[in-house]
Amino acid sequence: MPGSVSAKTIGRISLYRRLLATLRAEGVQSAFSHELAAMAGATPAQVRRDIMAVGYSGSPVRGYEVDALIEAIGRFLDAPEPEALALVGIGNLGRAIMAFFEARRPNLRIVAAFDRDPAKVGRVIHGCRCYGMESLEEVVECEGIRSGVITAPAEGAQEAADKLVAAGVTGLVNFAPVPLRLPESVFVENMDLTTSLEKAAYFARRGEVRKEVAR
Amino acid sequence: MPGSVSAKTIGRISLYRRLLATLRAEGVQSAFSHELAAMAGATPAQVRRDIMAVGYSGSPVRGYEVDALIEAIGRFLDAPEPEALALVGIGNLGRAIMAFFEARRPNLRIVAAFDRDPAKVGRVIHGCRCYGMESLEEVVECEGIRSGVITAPAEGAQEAADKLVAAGVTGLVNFAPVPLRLPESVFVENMDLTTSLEKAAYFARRGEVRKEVAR
DNA sequence: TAGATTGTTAATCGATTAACAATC
DNA sequence: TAGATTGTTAATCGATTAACAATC
Repeated sequence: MPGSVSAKTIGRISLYRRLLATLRAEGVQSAFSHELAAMAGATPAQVRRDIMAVGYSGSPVRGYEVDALIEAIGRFLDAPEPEALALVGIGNLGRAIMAFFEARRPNLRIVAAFDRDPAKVGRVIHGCRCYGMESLEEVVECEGIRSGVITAPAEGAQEAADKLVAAGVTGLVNFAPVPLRLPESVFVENMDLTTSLEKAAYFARRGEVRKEVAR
Repeated sequence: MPGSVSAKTIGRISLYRRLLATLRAEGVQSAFSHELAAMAGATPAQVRRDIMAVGYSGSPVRGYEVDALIEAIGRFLDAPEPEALALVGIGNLGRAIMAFFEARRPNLRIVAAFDRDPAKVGRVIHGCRCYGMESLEEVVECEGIRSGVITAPAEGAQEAADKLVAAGVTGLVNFAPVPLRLPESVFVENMDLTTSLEKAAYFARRGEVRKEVAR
């Protein structure tokens, strides 16, 4: 909302960067909007508009230079220095997410995990140190953490979010199956497993209904 | 697209049902649109429209009857009989999702998991039987599976999706960090961890910028 | 009845799509 | 130049919001 770029746009830009990285790995030096669009499941005009938003210009003949565009997206999307993230709720899902990010993005690292269970405190899981909830504010401030991931169960999610926000976090990814009530200045991306599966099942069923009707 | 109800609407309806279930557990018998709206992070008008979509009518005095609305949502959202789902990619994330759904929705069950690794075949993880990829088509058809979850790594995701679709699956939840190329008749819900964290980090950073500017 | 909420229509908003001159 | 793609503006589309008569 502040700088006029929507969350959807940011999502697509994040995707373009990864697609461009695979192109670069294949030795491709330039790409056209329709090529990126086909890979990203977007339209060429959308790609052009998104790339304009990151402040990069392509050429009518060569299209977009892969190397330079990746760099431009980095300048647009990344913080100047590597960014530290927190995770709250060291269950199965929390551990899976820590593992997923362990060796992935060098400029986006989950550095601290928190849990109510004292048995988990003090361990290092997937390169990430585990703390009790009472240390949250101190660790978040000390590490300069501004974003967090909530993998706590439904009952603990609101409390986890409140503590993170109180400590200064302004961006959250919420995997708990409950919506969070937070100030509008805090960005929340909801990743609701139950909803996503119910959606898929609903539309899968309708797909079949459609076929039957079409007969 | 077919029956005019958007995926967003389905997502909200799925959420209302869970909120209503907690209300029922607390002994609440009726709810107004503004109450549901406050809980779901939606507007009252949105709630009214969504509930109309499920074919239920409230009363101007009592609002919506919790029990009856839950039932109406079930008729709208659920298949007539319990629905079987498949999961492809038995890694950390796949196991976490199987655990999450093990005892949750009785009418939405992950009944079969698939993996390329022969070491995983034949086991039962979180109540879910594991098969090799070569058995996918047979098991999906035999179990009447119409929806699937992809937790395979990026390299294997497209192949997993293709095999599921070839076997008759028409609804997917994709956790792999690549977009899938599939026929338009197949519904895909993308749950991209990397994108979601990059979004949160981006807007968290912008939030701080805003504060600094406001000073 | 009076009052609050409902279903439903009209106005608004934002994003996507289509179109086109400018560019190499 | 001719041709394809770019940046950018206008038209379209869909969803959200506002408004309001109907209802209990």
